[in-house]
Amino acid sequence: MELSKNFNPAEVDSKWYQHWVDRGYFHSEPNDKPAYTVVIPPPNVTGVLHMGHCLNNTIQDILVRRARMQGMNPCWVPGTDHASIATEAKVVAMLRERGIAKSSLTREEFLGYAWEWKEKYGGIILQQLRKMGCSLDWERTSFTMDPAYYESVINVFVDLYEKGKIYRGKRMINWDVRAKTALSDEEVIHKEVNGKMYHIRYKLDIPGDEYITIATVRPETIFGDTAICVHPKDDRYKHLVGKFAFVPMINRRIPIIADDYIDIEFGTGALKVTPAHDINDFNLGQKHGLEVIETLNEDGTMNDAAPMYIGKDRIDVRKIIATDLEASGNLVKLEDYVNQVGFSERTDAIVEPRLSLQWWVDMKKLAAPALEAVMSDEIQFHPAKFKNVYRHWMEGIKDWCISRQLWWGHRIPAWYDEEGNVYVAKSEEEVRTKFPATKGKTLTQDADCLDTWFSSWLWPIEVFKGMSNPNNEEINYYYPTSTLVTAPEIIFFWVARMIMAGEEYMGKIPFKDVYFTGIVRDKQGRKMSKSLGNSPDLLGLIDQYGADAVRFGIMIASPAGNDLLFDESTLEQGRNFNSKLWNAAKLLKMWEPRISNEGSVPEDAAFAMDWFQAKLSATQIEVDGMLKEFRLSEALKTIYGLIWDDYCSWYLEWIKPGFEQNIHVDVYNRSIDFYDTLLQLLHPFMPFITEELHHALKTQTEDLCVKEYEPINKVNEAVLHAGALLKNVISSLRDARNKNQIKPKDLIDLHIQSDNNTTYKTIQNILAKQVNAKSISFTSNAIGSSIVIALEKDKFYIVADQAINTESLKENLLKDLAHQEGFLASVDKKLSNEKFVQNAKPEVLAVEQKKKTDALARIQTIKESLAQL
RNA sequence: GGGAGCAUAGCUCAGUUGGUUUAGAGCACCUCGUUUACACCGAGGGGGUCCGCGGUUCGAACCCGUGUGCUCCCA
Repeated sequence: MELSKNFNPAEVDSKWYQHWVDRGYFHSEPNDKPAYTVVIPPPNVTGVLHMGHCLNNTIQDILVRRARMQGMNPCWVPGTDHASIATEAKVVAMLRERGIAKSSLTREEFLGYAWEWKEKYGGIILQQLRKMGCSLDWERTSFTMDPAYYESVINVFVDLYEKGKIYRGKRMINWDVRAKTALSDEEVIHKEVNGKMYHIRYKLDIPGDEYITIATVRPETIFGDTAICVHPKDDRYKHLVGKFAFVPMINRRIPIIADDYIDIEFGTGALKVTPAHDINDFNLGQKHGLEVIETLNEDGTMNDAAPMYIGKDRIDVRKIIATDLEASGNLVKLEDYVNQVGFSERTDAIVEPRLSLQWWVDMKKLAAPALEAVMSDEIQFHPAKFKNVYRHWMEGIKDWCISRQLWWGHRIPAWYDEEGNVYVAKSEEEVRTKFPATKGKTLTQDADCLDTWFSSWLWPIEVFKGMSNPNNEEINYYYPTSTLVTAPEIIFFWVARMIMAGEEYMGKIPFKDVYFTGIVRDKQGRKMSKSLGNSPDLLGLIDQYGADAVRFGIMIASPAGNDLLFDESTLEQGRNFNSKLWNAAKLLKMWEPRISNEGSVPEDAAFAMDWFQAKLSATQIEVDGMLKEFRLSEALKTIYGLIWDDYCSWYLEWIKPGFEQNIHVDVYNRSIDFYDTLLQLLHPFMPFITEELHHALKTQTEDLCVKEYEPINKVNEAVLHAGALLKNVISSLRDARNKNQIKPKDLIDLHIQSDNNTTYKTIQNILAKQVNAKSISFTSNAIGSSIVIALEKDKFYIVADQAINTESLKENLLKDLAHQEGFLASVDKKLSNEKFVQNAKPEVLAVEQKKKTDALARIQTIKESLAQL
């Protein structure tokens, strides 16, 4: 197979992806091999691929491909999440554009549009994952609202309700006024906002013209005030406790109460209490038996509690009310104030605390085994620092609000009769069988849907039908899954809850390892987001650089457990690496017509092969260890160096035949095999180019994608060391040539003075070629008018036509000497320290002594060289 | 306000239980070089008070304390 001048990813990528899929390499069925199961964190069905997905899925693909090549049976399950609130928002927006209001539709009509939208636009992201080379088992594509999945979610609700772990209760919730739904605490994002602190005076219900002043950032909530609260020890207000005051503008009479919850220092020390619109006020109200007055409508406009502002948005009212209060003389002071405001993760609306009847999951009991699983390392977090974060949350866990006022999702299986009694069962029919009392009554189903995460927490189980068809062959084989790869942002939303569901329904953890990826940020460290517009177009990048280069770029920049600062230059590096790989293969193929089987393998080529074999094995062991610890970025860096430096820069140059010379057949074949092994090692990271080159090297019996790794050879340490020495000698001699202005083309005569001529004799051809020497000879005496290089105990003399730059030589030697003497001094200091000699471990002591001997030998060599100048 | 983490070369990071050369890599940078794999390249090079201060130790980038700066999570 002839290799084109350059690598063309566009053609190669799609060709191989199709081939792999056609051959069914990505499809898994239970068999007698060990399973390696990964479930994809299901992207939103509305989603498009962004950098976060790219990182996350590249990591999963690396793990899965490697498992495949290790002879396991990997199963990577794709799918999407119905993402109730995000999807419903998109469908509502789409309908609005078409002039249709959601309120004008029945639930069924709306869901019709939603499914239509899902079929048309949903799952684009899954197509995009193919472009990245992800080896997903497409036959298993799942969706959190597939019929069986849907039913399982409903069954879980019923089951938890019957176990008393789900209840209905009126609580303070986070209200999204735009989506008109409750949000869980985790869906609220707190941001600092510049606002105003309003100091408002309330007239006291005592004789005379006296007032009490409170401070608030939300003046529009005064209409919901049902008390003013002060600290019992606050001398300013002590005398007012038990008296009453009037809410400005509406003149409602409210009590003044005392509670040590109040911070005397904050504001005026007097707090307006609005139980309907603040969680702390609500608790205070409960304690003191205060009335609860709601002032907001569902959409965030004021209700009739605020007669003069009915129908106006609370944010607008906040501005108007200042003027009105000022006019009535009740606004005492206005100051700038920075406070934390909650925003809806989905709609970015300012979240309003609101009292409402919702469904809750009692988390205490569910959390206990899930916490234990992680703390005992039955489930391992990578990096482990997330254990702390997890523990902190799990120990202070609060109940989970799972009802959402949406239509797109799993509808809550609860029915109400006309008296408001609630019946929970999977269908109305079942309700009627289970509860005979409902006979003849009209039942209405709860209008709300379940939180999206109430379905995704079953993901690792239900993608294998572990809920809908318990104990089936697949769930028994694939569960628990092996590794979960996800973003730390959803450790509570998703990871923790999957562990709970796993413990509750399977009696087993859902996965053994959790790898938390970093967050992809831009070069300035900002999180990538649509609003900042700093998110690059991933598909565009793949078109420009090729999928392998993108995978390389994002992985090389992604240290284990850290955020990564995305910079396109790493993609360039990836593209350059593609070229390097391509060109190395071209070089090998160029030798093909000049293969010769005459004679035996030259001694120096034999050395080069032995050395590379040793280097290869040593690196394979190293990479193996790194991957076991999920240090993917380092593993890739190591492979990159092995290919670029050791194979291309050193090995290929060492075995390269001279101009129009032949190459021995054994050397050629061995070099091809080495390269093939390198491609195999790299394949999980860069699947496309490696598969292409694997087939370009020679006729292959199998695809690289499914080629299992051979056992790693034992490392020949002696050869490894000899190779390192050779590299060191070559670099030093080249440096000396450079510094003495000997041009690359100029030939030199090299004299070696060493106790170890045998080693140098084996490699002298390589040495001659690499330092451009026309002769190499061995000597036991110094050579006059030459350039001297001292290396360990050996000396090298370069004889060339050029005038020798004695000064620079001397300078180098003196510099080296100073360094060695400084080093020796530090070693001597240790060795002459009695306490060190007494306390240090014997092997440490031995090392120090060897350091001393070596340093002394080197100093002597340098001094001799200096003397000869 | 509570909690967690980080600070090593211009940048991004390694540095395993304190001793393996008075700290390593990749990228960037500088010099030289177009010799038929590759200028998306080759050869070589320079560059660090391991954030400051104090302590423990024979010995500290690593352990402890403290200060400073940054990041994240929770309220």
